[in-house]
Amino acid sequence: MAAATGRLAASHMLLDHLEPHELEKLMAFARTQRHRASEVIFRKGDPGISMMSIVDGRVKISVASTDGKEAVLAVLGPGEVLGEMAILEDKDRSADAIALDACELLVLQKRDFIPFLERNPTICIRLLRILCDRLRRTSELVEDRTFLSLPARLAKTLLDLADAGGRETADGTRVDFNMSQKNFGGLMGASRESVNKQLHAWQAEGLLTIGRGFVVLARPEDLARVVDIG
Amino acid sequence: MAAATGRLAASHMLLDHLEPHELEKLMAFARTQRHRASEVIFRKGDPGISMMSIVDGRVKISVASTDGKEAVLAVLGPGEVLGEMAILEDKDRSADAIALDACELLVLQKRDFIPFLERNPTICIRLLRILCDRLRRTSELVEDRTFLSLPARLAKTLLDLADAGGRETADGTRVDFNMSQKNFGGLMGASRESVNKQLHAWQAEGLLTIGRGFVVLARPEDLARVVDIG
DNA sequence: CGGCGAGTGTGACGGGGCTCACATGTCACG
DNA sequence: CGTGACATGTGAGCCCCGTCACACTCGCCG
Repeated sequence: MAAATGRLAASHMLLDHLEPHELEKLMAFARTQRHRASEVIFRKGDPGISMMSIVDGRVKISVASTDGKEAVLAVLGPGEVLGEMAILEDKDRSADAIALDACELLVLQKRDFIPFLERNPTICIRLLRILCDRLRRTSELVEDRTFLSLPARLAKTLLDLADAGGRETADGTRVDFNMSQKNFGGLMGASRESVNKQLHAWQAEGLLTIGRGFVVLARPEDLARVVDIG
Repeated sequence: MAAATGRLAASHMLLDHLEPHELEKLMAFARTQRHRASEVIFRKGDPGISMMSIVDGRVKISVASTDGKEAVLAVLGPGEVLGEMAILEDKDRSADAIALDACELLVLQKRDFIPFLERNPTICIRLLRILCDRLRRTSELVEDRTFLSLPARLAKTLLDLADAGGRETADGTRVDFNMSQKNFGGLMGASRESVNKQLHAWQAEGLLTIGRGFVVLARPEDLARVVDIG
């Protein structure tokens, strides 16, 4: 839900522009792992013996309630890390991680990575920045859930996605979310029905056009105004 | 809203059991700063040139909306840090920090602390753990706001406070929150009126007794059951 | 002591958004 | 091409909880 510009600008927050010898040492024990869209990377409660850095694709971090609802805690992209909490705090995984797209991950085993961290302050500080960024965005989630109405949250989510991966077309900015409206609603803590109705209301006003797994924003400025109102 | 046991157990997460020479180097440029209850430590938008570690007291991290509401992002205690985001990411303060009690803080200037971090992986890793802990609790806030009803959130907040600082009395566990019901409601994203009514409903059932700035929990187990129901 | 401001107690009311119900559309696969 | 599974579209109903309104209590200060 946070503006994505910052994320893209600093695209490989952990690895970009590393000294060659640092990168080499890290790569000596790093393993690459691929996942297909909607594959489970790990589940809440699994033992946490590794962390991953995203090379390509997006990963959804979420938790499920007993009665089948889900709360999405973050959607992470290239350069971000996941699974770091379990290995830094010696705990089990505290949430589910699911690939949203086809993903390529760099996997770092705890027994290798922690000693490596102790000798590489540069990486350590990068990790700190990445966590700060995550914390900032998670805090913004709390803020949005507290202050913003459903339409405002929906508008904000759409604008964020447009920012992160929107493509300009003749009719406006095309935003692909590549998931069902149900899961999409989960991103902003809303029911499928409410999301659907609000999208159609906006479509009736000519603000956007609805497609399967995507929308086309005709007048993003007007959507931005919805966010401000609350 | 997270269980406080972990926090207390690791009470000075940044400083405990440091090698004497590391502690000494840190203290060489650290400054102590005191605040009275409800004093402003910093405000959203201020330039961020320092971070603090809490020695004593509690600090509330929150943001205000344009129309006078507030969202509480965290309540931090001894051993935890604040203001780290601004100095690690070179940005302005992203939220308000207000002393809940009389506080003693260890202030670390950015220009001293960042170079220090680069030469002290131990501290760096501790900071990582502290941030992980914060992230975990902020994520739990999102989860709770998504899944739990107001009564469940209220019960959970009370139980967390009891865990962190409850004192056993003849009538049960006394929980002091030392703030108005309005601010207390802010902790769980609820209105003063709703909090007040729910507390009185529980008082009628004999679950607890209401006082000014505190409650006495007669049967914490039953309150725990409320959380589970949702 | 009186009065004022902040905090608290409590009812009435309304609305945003969830749940339920069902129709319709879409696609994969035999 | 039929059929079943799943996604989408849409209305009805309802309930939680926020807002508003007002009375009451407490403590402080002139």
